[in-house]
Amino acid sequence: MPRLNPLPLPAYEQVKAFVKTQITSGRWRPGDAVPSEAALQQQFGVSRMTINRAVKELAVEGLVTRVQGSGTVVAQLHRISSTLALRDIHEEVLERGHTHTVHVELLETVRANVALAHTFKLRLGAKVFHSVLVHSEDGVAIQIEDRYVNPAAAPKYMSADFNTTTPTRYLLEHAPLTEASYSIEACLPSAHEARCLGIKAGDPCLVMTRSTISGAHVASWVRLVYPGTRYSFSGKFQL
Amino acid sequence: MPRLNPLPLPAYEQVKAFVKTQITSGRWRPGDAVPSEAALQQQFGVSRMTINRAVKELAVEGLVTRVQGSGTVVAQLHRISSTLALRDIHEEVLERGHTHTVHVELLETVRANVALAHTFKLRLGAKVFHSVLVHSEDGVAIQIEDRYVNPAAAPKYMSADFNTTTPTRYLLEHAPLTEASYSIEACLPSAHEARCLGIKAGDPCLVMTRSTISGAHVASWVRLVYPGTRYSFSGKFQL
DNA sequence: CAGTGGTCTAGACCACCGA
DNA sequence: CGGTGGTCTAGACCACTGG
Repeated sequence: MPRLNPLPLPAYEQVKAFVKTQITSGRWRPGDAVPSEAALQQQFGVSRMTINRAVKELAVEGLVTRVQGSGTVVAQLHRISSTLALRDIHEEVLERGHTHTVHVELLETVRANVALAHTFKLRLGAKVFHSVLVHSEDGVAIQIEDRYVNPAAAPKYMSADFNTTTPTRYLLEHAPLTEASYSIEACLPSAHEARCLGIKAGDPCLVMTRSTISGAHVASWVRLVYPGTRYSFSGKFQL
Repeated sequence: MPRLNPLPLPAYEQVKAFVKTQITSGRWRPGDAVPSEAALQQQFGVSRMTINRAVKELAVEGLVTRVQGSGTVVAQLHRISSTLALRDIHEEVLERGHTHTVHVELLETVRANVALAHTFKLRLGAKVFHSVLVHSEDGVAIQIEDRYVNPAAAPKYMSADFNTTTPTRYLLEHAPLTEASYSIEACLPSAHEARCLGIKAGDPCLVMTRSTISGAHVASWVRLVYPGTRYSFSGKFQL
């Protein structure tokens, strides 16, 4: 077979690049049909598996929509999206080239009230671990981490040393994570939170609450409070 | 060849499910080696391409890390992540089963000041379109959309009817979107913003600023203000 | 060097869609 | 029915990693 690919770019990447260019340049508009795999196979002189891989990946990326038996079309709305990752704040700060310090405000075992019992699916009065930490970047407080942990998911949570490992890291390593849900809101800090973060009572805060599931257990529920004036979530969408 | 797959599940999905189970159950821990493709090929009695597809997809999903020449290992941190999509608020509200209404506050053509010229990479004093809309869900204001648009990307923006189509939708349809970056913060509303949203001056707001690129142009810059008490971004991570 | 994953082929059978 | 994509095979060559 003639190998038309002495280039550094794999054949399937060349096919992807071609299709992408047609779309981003506007030559193929949303709703337009993309050539069939057979047609692209002819055009590029590669096997169908290779074409299939290229177009399949574009479908995963959301650029095209494929329907078996019908064909491939350019996706209707370029519903561009980005990933919001569950990250360890320690790594995050280090990546910015800054220093990360922690102050452990509180570490206790409590009995589940109605709300806790409900979120963890435990009985009223069951033991639940509770930790409150303040994270600082270059000495400036940037996050309050108010966390409850299910003892069933991380029995030794209370004996962890949070000066050397963060709760996030500890849990990621000790409770295989399977699912999480989050919500981001804007709130005013409580008097205590304002004091911890060193901000005024009227300064708005970004609050992320997150609940993580590990196998059969609700492993942890956490409320992260960020000073709105010093922190933002940011990211990038890309085709 | 013996076909061991009369099940409805494709072979590669079965392989993925097997590996996933080992990881989520904790039998294979982060850092552990995943069996080589050759080993899995033996175990499942399928071709290497099929094994390769399964493991490759797991790598894309972030469950495992692959290094050519070295092997595959269970990913260090289960860096679970979710997608934050650029969505049309009209669709979003309708999906919740509510009604969406818009009030056009302002629609004008302005001359670029220093800041605008910089974000759009235009010369000082160049024409830029400006629109301010208030979006309501069941009659309650939930978003102020303060948007600037590059005429080069959407020349007819000013003649669009924003009572029948939203700026987001209009731009998605008229300016093939290639890239976007965003940032989410917590802020206090200006007096005018508070009045538009019907909230008090001290009520915190979620503010998303987003800039979108379409081909060679910076197409649009938008500031979305949400009342923090009535709106939150939420989502779900899943393995 | 042997073992790994990265890529590719030239077939094949199937389920599905639209005419 | 013919054309589409979904899946799969049994090979193959390569680049890279580690000892």
